[in-house]
Amino acid sequence: MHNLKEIRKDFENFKKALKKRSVDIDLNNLEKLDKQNRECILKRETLEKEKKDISKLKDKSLFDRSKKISQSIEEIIGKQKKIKDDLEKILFNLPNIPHKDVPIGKDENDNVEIERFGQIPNFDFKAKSHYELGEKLGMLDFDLATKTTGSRFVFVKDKLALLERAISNFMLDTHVSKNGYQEISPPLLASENSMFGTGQLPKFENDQFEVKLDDGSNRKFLIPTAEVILTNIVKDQILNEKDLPLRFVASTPCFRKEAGSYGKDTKGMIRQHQFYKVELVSIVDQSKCLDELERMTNCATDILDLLNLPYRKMILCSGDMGFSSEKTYDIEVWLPSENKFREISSCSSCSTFQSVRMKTRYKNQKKEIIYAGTLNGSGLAVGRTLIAILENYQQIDGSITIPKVLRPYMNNLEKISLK
RNA sequence: GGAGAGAUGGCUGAGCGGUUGAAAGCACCGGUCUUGAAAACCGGCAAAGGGGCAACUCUUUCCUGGGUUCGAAUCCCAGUCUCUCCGCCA
Repeated sequence: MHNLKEIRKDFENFKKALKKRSVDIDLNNLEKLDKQNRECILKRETLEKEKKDISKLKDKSLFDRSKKISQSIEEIIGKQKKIKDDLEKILFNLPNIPHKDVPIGKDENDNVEIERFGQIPNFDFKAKSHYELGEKLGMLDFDLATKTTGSRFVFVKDKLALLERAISNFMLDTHVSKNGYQEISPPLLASENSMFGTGQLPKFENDQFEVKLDDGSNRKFLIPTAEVILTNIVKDQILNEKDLPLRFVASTPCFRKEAGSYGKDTKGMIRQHQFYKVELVSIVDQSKCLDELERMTNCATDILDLLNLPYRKMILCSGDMGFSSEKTYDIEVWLPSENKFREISSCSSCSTFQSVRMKTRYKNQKKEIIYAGTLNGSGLAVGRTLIAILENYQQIDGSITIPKVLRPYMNNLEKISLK
């Protein structure tokens, strides 16, 4: 969310910057409502002052006047409430402004490749897809998931379940011991307010799974990513500068409706309603956001290097970035069956966009209270890492070699083959 | 599911109709003292929002939303959340 105080200073520039994000919102109205809102505040405060003075004097002859003032105040409050609602409706739905490094563009086609890493495997046979491989092994079962649950879910069984667990543990261990993240095992439900804090609400309610609890209690949602719950750890807090940066990692299931992606990636486990993801979150000094983004992205690619999977690093264009992001790197892993790179991690700096929503601040050395910077990134998506390993490590007979770094997590198993 | 208790500043915790934005303690910051540190002593220390070039000033905020009153942290109603005990269950 944008800080109105800052926007006000240079409204024209703000409008220009926001244009980069192909959004179509009447910003002139925002300016107008802000002005009206402040006029209301001014009027109200003048009356409140008078009322307060009367109350202090305890002079009975003035009590009537005080009563009248109360009425006027009420009127103004009513008027202001409407103005404020309209104002917030606009403000809450404005995405973050792209950083100046971000290439201008409309959609994913305008994303820019930065660099490629690793060796693309050269099979002397036709590479199979992960779902062919998994189903043949009898360890990925989509039909069973359809039976028990519905579409876009999967059963992972036997050695692949072990592999999935190994991937998750390996990533967690690496981020904790090597990269300095604190491990968290968080709740998988988030309150409406937390969902607002990271920007999933109000605009993207359709993508979220809401959970019905007892009537009357506040709304709760299954987390679409651990980012929501990890970032909101610092909600409503004034931190000490010396405590920064804070770095959290969690491996959690994520739940997404995938509304609007009908017919997209329907086969296999690329796009599921539920998937495991290891998530990294950093809370930093606002001036250090971009440095931290590089660091975080390196933490993510580090995993791919260790797994020896080929990938490329992309910078997303202004039109393809997430709502809260000022700058995003996508890491795409090579999938032989599709003969292309697919997203396996997304690392974003959200500047102060989320902390304004969450009211996360810290005191700097000048004792000023300023908004913190927040970042999040996948390190990595576990399901998609499983896919990438299946496809890149497949053998001609349909067996899968286990990457060396994962073997200690799998009783030194070297290969998964048909039972 | 049944029975209670509570929600106040970064934290602990007083206040229970009228300069209370809020005692006290801790933490924190500055100073004196000290070779340095600690201790002791002195002083400072909430946030949000509005106005002003600025010094500064005003308003709001004691869980949330209503109500009573000239005036509410304090009284009334509704809700949310937290804690304790019993029962049940992983």
